[in-house]
Amino acid sequence: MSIANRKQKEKEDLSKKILDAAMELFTQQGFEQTSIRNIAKKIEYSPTTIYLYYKDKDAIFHALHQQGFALLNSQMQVLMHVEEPFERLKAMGRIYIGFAMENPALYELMFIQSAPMDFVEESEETIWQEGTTSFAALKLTLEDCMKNGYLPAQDIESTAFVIWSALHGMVSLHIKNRCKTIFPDNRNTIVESGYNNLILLIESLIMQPRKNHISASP
Amino acid sequence: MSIANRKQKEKEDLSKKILDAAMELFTQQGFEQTSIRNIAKKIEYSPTTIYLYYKDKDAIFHALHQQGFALLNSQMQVLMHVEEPFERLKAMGRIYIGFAMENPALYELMFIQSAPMDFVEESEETIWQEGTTSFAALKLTLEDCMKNGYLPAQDIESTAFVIWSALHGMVSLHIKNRCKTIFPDNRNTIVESGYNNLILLIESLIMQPRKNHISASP
DNA sequence: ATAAAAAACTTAACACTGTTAATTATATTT
DNA sequence: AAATATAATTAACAGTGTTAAGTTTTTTAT
Repeated sequence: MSIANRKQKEKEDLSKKILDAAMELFTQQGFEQTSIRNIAKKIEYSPTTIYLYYKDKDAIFHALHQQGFALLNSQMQVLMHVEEPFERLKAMGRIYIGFAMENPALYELMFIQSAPMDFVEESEETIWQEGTTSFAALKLTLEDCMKNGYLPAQDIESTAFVIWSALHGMVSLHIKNRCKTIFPDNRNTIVESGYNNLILLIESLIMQPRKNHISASP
Repeated sequence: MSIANRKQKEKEDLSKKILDAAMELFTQQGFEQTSIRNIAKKIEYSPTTIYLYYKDKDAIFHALHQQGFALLNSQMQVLMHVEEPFERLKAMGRIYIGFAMENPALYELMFIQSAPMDFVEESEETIWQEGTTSFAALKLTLEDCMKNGYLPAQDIESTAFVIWSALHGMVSLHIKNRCKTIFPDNRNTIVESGYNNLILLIESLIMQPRKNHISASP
């Protein structure tokens, strides 16, 4: 079985090599420059070889998008040590924004570009695993916040969606160059100011958490 | 001068014809199909003729993006008859969301795609007029809301940015297919639910507007 | 009316893109 | 060593934005 194993390993190696080259091109030179031909040139193979390892370009961008989620999830690991639900929620938002600002190309792939979703649609499991899992994590923390009276107990699904949207909206408007001329002075700090403002708004929803909170009567 | 006038009119006519063809292709067949060659085919001119009327593809998309703002602004005109500031703010949001849901391709061009901003960057007036003007209108209404105690008086700039971002986040996540699998049951209503939830959150910031509102002492 | 000048438009070409079919080279099995 | 399977390549198709050079049409001046 060792030859078959080696064969498989070689396949996986080249598969990874393609992805690494694509990632380097994508993060350093952008979406436009990440062509099949440029990836092939980088790994010194012919362009068509790539099609023996990935169905099409969308499949490559989907794989990159998965790597993006892996990175984001790894950064979210520090939340395990944050006991207070609302502190955890706030930290979650900071990590999300920080990730987006430091990895704009990757963020775009994960939450803006069509390619990864096109791949999902054409695959058998037509479900967006990465997004669904991440959103579930947000809902859990939000549920904790509501249970402990940090937030008015409303529909978790739509509340989580609003919070996610507010963060996505801020970073995506920034990444897609919609802030530059609207906030000429503080274009570099507007997302942070926005986030601080959002936190203030949420905090002022309930002034004294736990203390004055009326628990649901049995 | 009548010949010169006719000449100019002809130029404007073809200029508009190009734009109309581009708009039709774009809204009906999408971004990919809106190529210079396809536009040319539609108006029965050679592809290179288009370059006599528009600098490049970005210029065409910028012009389409301008038409998008013209349409959005026209829809916003009904706000003139809404006296109550907070009612006006809420209606503003509904119009914004409605526009995005009914004109997804156009919305994408206005707030997501790079092409129009690339054109702005390379033009002399490197300012995004359309966006800046619209944002100013939001700030004005928000300022009215704060003055009348419907909202805690905080920094207008960043508060307006958060509200805009929340709306943009919701509709852009929807348009870019990030809601489909996360909200399988209510994927068609999640944006509306989200907006209602957002309004509720803002309304619960101050329970009794005007009545219990403490005005700043002199 | 006719020749010169200007404007409008087209053809041909360059350097790319994703993707497929057919072909060659390499490695494994018999 | 021959047959088979795997891997990688070349050539080609149909498309993209864009530019330089050439042609047709229209306007101006004689």
